[in-house]
Amino acid sequence: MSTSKKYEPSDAELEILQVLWAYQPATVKTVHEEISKKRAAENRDEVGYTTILKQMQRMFKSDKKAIMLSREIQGKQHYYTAIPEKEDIQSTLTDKLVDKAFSGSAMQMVMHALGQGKTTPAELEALQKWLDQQTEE
Amino acid sequence: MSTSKKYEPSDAELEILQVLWAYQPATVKTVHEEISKKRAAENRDEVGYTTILKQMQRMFKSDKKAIMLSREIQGKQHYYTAIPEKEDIQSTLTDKLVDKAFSGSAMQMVMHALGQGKTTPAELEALQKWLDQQTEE
DNA sequence: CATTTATTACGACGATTGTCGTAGAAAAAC
DNA sequence: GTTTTTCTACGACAATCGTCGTAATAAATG
Repeated sequence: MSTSKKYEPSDAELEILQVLWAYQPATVKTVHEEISKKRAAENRDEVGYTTILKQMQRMFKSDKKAIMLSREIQGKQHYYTAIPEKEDIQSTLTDKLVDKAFSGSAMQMVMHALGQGKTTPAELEALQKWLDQQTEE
Repeated sequence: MSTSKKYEPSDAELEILQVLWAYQPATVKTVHEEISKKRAAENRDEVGYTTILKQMQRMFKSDKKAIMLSREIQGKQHYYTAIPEKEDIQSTLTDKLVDKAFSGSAMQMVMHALGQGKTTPAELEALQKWLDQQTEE
């Protein structure tokens, strides 16, 4: 089972990873632009270029925690790549939530997630399909 | 829909709320004991009495954030009660995770949670029941 | 080569978190 | 009514987080 160290990205870090997973080797500029767009769309505060830069530098050369980014220099530019896989982070975070807020019961959490009423019929169907498959075995 | 302010308890705060939800009006002593037990069981570090005390005081008389506890004095003892409902916090946290880590798709998150393989047949059945109910309407 | 422009490096700061230690006060036991 | 025991109050501290401003440096332009 996965030799993975424990990556527990903070909100801002996750925001960066998110962009990276989509645009993989990417420069700070790209990441900054994408995050700016996203924030504008969500009516959140702008964020400075150096803020993202600094954060990415910390993620690259972490003073203490697990290193989350690798980079490759090309001329003056640095191209960053996320080290942890998206799926791993998703699992880690999900597990943590289940653990801390639902006393370890994934089902309870699932109910909550679904119960928010934001699930579309298509999604319900997908879930049904998954369930069928599960019980078949 | 809920006039609720945004409670986003940190890990330690959530740990305290958890105990409170189970033992409701409870003293620091009780909370400390329960958390100690839990931590011991999980092989995590011990935590001092005053650590819990301080944290609870901060949650009661928050310098800045939303107040999470109310209390009632009885002699020298203080009995604390959690203000936010367990379900509300669970929803808030779940929503946040879906949003930040799964681009808003609750289904994807559900798949991850279930995919961890830790779901029992009984739970699957419960889910099926829920699903049936959902599609019936 | 001198100047402008793009991009990275670094240091700093206020807020929050998790953690205690020590001081004080109230209640209980002598 | 002292002394001891139990609790609460308060201040402190190191680490992490989110955020920038300013400085340095490399590349491109003229």
